[in-house]
Amino acid sequence: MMELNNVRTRFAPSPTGRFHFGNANTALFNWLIARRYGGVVVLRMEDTDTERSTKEYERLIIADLEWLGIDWDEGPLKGGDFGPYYQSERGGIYEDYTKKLLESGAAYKCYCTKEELDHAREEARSSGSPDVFNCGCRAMSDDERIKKESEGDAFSVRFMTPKNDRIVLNDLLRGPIEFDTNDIDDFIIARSDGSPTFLLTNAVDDALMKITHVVRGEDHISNTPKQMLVNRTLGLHVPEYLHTAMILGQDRTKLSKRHGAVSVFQFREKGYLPESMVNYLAFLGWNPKDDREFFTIRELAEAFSIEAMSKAPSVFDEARLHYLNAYWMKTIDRSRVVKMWVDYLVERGYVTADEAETKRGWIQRIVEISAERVKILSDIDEYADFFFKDVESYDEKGAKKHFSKENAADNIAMVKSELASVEPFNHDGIEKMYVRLKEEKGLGANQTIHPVRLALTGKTFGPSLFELMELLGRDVCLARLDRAEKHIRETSASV
RNA sequence: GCCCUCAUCGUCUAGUGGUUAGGACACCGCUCUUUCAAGGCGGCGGCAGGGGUUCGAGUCCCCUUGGGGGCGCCA
Repeated sequence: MMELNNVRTRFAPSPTGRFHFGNANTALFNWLIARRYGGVVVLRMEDTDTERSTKEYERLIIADLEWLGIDWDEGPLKGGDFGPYYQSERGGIYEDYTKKLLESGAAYKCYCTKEELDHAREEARSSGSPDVFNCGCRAMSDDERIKKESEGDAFSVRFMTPKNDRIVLNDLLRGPIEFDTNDIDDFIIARSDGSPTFLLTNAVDDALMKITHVVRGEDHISNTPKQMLVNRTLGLHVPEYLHTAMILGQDRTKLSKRHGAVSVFQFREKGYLPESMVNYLAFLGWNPKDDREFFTIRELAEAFSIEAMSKAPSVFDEARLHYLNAYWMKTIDRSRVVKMWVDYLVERGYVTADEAETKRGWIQRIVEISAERVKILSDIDEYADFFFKDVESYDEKGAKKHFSKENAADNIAMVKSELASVEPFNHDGIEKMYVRLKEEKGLGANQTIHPVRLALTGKTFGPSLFELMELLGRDVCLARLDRAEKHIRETSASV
């Protein structure tokens, strides 16, 4: 077992969109490493892109983290000794370091415009130039520089990447990864409006916030040598790095919006439990090396180890998430499930908020008999809608099978009249009635159960018919049977 | 084009030189059952290819192929 001491990890989302699966995956691994090895988690908002960052996204990202149960020890809402934890409030720090780099000659001003750069880049690539693109500003003479300066031309600041050097990233998961600095361009650390970029802020803050382990997606591997270079020339601490495997869509490309639902929120909306999400997310890039497949976040924190992480990217598979959700829906407190049902029913207009309150006991009983089938909240539409609204249509195949028999209408009429007088009108009473029907008239499920289920629910599947009748109540059952009987007589007459 | 990275069933994965290559999801049967679901039982299906190393390679090395990521005044 790898031994880590005084671990400080961080997650550093930029509030430019909703928290998606990839973010949640790396956030979880940061959390897991800190929790497993007795460390601290820092949350840092990387809101340097003023164009796209919003306070609203910040709020939503925090809400998603809280929902998932991923907490943090330092950062927004928590404070800490290494703040501020919003990069937008750390401008002075970045300015100082940029200045330092500029003064020491480790960075230089680039006067190229965006258009010039785009053009040059295009040319370089189409001509198949093997060298990384660098503009002429790196080699600009002092005279020229002074001239540009006096003209007041806008400039960005580029890091002067050393030539002919090698830089080795000792990835905690992947081992040494070697880079030739000739393959690294002179990246921009400050934009022409003076604002710092990720390559600088992220690296500097990790050092300043005393982050010991930077755990982030594989897509950052090529950024890491740049940031190591920045910190090294600045005399700042260089943390350990661990690059996690990416999550891919079904088409095996980086998970993005075009793959459909990718934000944590969207899955929450669909009715997935945070337990399932965390459980699933943890298994994308880690596994316990035994047959256990269900873990709470606490259990994960205990079982987790870096050695058991995998390097290969994995494809997101909702079927698996769905399966886990079925398990957690059965496993969590039933009262929580009832609460979720109530919220869902009200939200979808099945019941009003008042009804939900007064009929809570009744809803709870419906949950009890439907829980096995409702693997995800939205299954309510499929399995339990008939409790809350009238039957609008009958399943086509079911109707063909159960409503087209010769005595179908008569059988339904008979059950209807029996039901009118059965006492007590509950599961046991109805079951006794059915047993009697079978004994006295020899009528089985095909005559008296399946057609009745179809009449009452419109479906050929669902919970126990007797319990379902009890919960529907006598009046509703009689009315629906009556309607079905008429329906059958009408349709058979027209044939 | 250049750099980096990864590679066991369709998917998530176990495997650390000797296994009938194991599990889970999905799918398909059977079973249970008033239906469906759940459960139980079973089935389908995999080491990308080629060279080495070795008595012996899914496991080690090399090459090829394939996948992924990066090459922004996004993060």
